[in-house]
Amino acid sequence: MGVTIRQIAEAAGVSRGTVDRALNNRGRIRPEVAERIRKIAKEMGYRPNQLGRALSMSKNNIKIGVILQSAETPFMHELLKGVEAAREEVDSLGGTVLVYKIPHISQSDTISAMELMREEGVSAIAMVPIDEEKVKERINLFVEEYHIPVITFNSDVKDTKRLCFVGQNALQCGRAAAGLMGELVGGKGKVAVISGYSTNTSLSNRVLGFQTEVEKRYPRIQLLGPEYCYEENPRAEKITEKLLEQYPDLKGIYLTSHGEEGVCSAMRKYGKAGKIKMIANDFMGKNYELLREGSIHFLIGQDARIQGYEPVMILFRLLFNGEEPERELQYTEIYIRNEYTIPEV
Amino acid sequence: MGVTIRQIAEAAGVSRGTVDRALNNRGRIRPEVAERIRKIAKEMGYRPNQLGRALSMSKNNIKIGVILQSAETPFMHELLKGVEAAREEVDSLGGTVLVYKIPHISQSDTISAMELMREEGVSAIAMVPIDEEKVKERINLFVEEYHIPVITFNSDVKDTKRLCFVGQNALQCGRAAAGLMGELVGGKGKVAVISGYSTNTSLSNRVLGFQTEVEKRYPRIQLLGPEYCYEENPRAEKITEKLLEQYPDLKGIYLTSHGEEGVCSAMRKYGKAGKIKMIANDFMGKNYELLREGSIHFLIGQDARIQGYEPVMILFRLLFNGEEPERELQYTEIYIRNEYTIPEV
DNA sequence: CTGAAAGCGCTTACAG
DNA sequence: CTGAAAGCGCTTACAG
Repeated sequence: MGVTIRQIAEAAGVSRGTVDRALNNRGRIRPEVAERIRKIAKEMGYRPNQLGRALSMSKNNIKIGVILQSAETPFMHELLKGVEAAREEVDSLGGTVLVYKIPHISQSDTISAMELMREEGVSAIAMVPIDEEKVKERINLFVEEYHIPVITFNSDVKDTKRLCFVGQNALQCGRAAAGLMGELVGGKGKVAVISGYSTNTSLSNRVLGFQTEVEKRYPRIQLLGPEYCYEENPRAEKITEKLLEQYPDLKGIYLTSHGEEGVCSAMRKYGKAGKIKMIANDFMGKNYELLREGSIHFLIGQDARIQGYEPVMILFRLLFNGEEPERELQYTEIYIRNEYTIPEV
Repeated sequence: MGVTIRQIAEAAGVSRGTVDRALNNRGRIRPEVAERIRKIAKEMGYRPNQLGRALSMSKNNIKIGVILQSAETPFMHELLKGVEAAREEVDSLGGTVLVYKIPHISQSDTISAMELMREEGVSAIAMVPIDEEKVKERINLFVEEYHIPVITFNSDVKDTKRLCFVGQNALQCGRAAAGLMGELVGGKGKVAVISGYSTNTSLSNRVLGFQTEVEKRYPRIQLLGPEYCYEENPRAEKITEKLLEQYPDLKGIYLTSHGEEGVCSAMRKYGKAGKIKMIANDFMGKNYELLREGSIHFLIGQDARIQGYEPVMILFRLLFNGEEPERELQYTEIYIRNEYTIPEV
């Protein structure tokens, strides 16, 4: 139990309101008095009680908006749990979180979601953006004209006024895969890259990070691809079959995105499952299962929950305490898992 | 802004105190009334506001004690940051956290720390225990006689009445290392194990997990050791030199504990650094540096902060909300890191 | 068994 | 510029 505003008021011989004005620089107070009160507060080691503060400010009702893209995917589903956790916390501190889920990826839906949020009176927005000019402009409009701070998460848009980004460093993720693959195949042989979409920046960056690092560190590895499977298993299967036909001595496969079942069933068909070293991404779908049975050797992944939780809490801390985020790019942990580090539950 | 107790009181035509008694099963209320109020609350979607609750209960001042062993080590230093984070959070919710740091490992100091905590009136204790009969007895005494719940963290003591354990599954940690080593050396060749102390359960379990898994999964790997370096670099260096002399074809080294500098300088002396595959534990000391320069291939580690943070928060949730911990053994994430996944800062 | 009132620590109109 | 008072949502003696 610390020092309270009342104790300071008594010590200074003023009212509690006056102490409040002094300590929170609200003006309407004689500077000398303010100074004296601040000094006393400091001497007494005053630290404001967040509970009292939050409770009394809960009338103001801080409102935070969250906009998700591709809300139907397993990853976003997991991420949403993080958003929900943050929502409960914000809720219990007297705030509100509004979530808008866009099922697929749509520029117009994104913009109308932003407008909806504004009409609802949110004081800040955390969103998965789209890399389109109109969306970028709208973000800048919100930040500069409406003074509604915007945080991007999961994927980022460059050259906007967004406050910060929370998500994976995709380039580094590809590099980590390169380091693993290098060791797995003993630094030489043919290694194929299979990706999801050529248009997705995160995925292209994983590919790029992988390729450049392999070339740099393991010059005796021969890179094949990237081929694109559009995260569809049948396509991934066909691509893999073709690779296995064409390169019977294939040593490794790096899959940047989903399609793991297709790849593995092709490898199984050719008796190569477990023999060809395979690295895949994310802890969704059949990935853990395939890791357990030995078809996948390593999984690289991100903490989806944190990606949902942090952006909301960063905004809340900003609005509630005026705490600015520590850095502009908040890269989340890159997890490496083998079959022995699969979490329970 | 959710439904408040006042709104329920109005809807039910009773006082707020009565609603409180109904919703929190405090007795002194006619069962039918209680039932009716609970029903109304449910219909209205009532969720208690933690702020109001916490503020009004902050008179009671929940007090949690934390006892650390070997508080001078880098790991404990990091863990302490997690404790401090929890302390701030508990503090801002009206509670208090008392920390007692035991510099080395001492049975008598542990027991007197526990007694001190009790005199200070803590309502629960989170502690790094020692696996000694007297300490175990004292834990049981606290739980059963004094009704002070005890959580162990970082290391556990079996067969006590402690509420739960938060820390690493050391056996699994050794297995994860085995899986990595198997891939690194291509499933065959001589691999040495160097450990810290034969008397430390965590370390012995890492060794055991490593050995049994290697034997099972990679029968063509020939295991050497374990040798014990007492976490001292000179000893680790001598052990490694001897190994390199005796087994010029050594393929890998698994170091369960500190001594990394000694091992690496011996390897360097023999021109083997980076050639012999090395796996080490924990993200302390020179480990990241050696990972970057390529002498260490993988690091396996635990999140020290979480190990400090969680036990305190589990106790707080228990005392404040009556939330029981979800499970008895709360194993923390086993992190695998290569040079590409070293966190910034 | 139930209600009215005070209080937790802070903020915020409203007077003066 | 300053103070007195009400209020945030909950809990808790104290009466009855």
